[in-house]
Amino acid sequence: MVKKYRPMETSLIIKNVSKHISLNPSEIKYFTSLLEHQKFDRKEFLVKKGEVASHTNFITHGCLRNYHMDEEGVIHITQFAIEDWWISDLASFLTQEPSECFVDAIEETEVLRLSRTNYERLFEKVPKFERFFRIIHQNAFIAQNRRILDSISLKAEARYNAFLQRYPAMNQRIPQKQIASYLGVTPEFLSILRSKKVTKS
Amino acid sequence: MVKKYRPMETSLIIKNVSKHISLNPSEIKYFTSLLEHQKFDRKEFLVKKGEVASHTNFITHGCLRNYHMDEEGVIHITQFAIEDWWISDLASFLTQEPSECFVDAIEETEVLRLSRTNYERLFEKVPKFERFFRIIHQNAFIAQNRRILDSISLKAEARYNAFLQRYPAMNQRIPQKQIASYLGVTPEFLSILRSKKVTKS
DNA sequence: CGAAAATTTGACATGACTCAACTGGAGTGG
DNA sequence: CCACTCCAGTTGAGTCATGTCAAATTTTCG
Repeated sequence: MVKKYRPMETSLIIKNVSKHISLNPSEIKYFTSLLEHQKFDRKEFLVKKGEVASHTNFITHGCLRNYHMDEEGVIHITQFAIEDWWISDLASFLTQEPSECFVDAIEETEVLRLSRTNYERLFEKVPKFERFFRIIHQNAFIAQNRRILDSISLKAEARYNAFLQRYPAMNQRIPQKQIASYLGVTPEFLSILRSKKVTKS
Repeated sequence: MVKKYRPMETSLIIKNVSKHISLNPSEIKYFTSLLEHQKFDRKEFLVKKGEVASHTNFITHGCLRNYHMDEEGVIHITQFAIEDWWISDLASFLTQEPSECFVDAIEETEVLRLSRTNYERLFEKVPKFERFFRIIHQNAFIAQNRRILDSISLKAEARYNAFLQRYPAMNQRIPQKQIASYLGVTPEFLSILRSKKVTKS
């Protein structure tokens, strides 16, 4: 299932980390030594319900989603992520308790994975990474906050517009059915909203 | 506006902190020396939109809410908090950027406040508090996650039931109008849901 | 190319909102 | 303590938003 391919390409992740903290060459070397490069086919799982999320994942290429499945087997997508994003089941990764959800690949995707063990080693050796992940988690928290506000204050059409504005890149690559699931509406209804939009403009 | 009353009662907050980390007497003494005891009347503000959230607040008595106001002046409540909870505008408190929202008192409320400056001092002197606040913020993140899932997967009635089950204490003290705002439905509609419930049981 | 899945469309059903009227309790000033 | 106001809560009629189901069409992937 899990493949390791060509040499690790780390420039994107270093750029990502450098947005928030400064690293010297030896720190960069140590950090990248802790990463594992892996490739996932469409529909392959990174996290499954009932298992502990062992890694946090930085996407170098592709697209992943995080979703829950209800009693009737319906999928509810709580997060999408593309290149230059970190994704995991944060709740499980941080608490090391079994996950309530699934993370799988929407496209063929390559990630750099950092295991929970290496995550802790990293903090010990290069404490400024604590700051880095604090900021990453803070930003995730703030994004969630905004989404909750949207969900209680906006109608479906406005939520869709907000999604398009925030994540223009995703609209191109994610099937509408899945965007509908993320927004909490049926695919049929999202289709109607879209057709309204076309005739308007 | 802001009142300081009788001697500080710290047993509740010490119990709260001790759920996650162990403190010795001198650490307790230092921690409590950083806190400010304050009392707020109903409708008094702890945080206002446009101002930076200077403190994080531990509630020893009473009830607060966090809300946004949209262009039409409608209030959307994103959080309630009662005794033994921490509340602030976390986004503003952590980033020290102006707040997008308001925090005010639903009842007469007493809090122990920790300023951003003292928050940092505390980490320097007693580093295990980093762990404490990491866990507190983690829990807030996980709670938000659940709420997002509810909002995309459940109808209003089920969201209301989930709210009652999770926060039974709040149902007693928070006006229904405000619970409706929190759930993202109109007060009229919540009233209908409640009456359905009564006839059922 | 062919099967499977995504998207669209339409008819109909249900969920949820709006507005207005009414009720009752909580706070206020005399 | 009373009279008054104000606001939360309830109720009902009408409307709009969104869901369900089924069928037709298009796209995607193997």
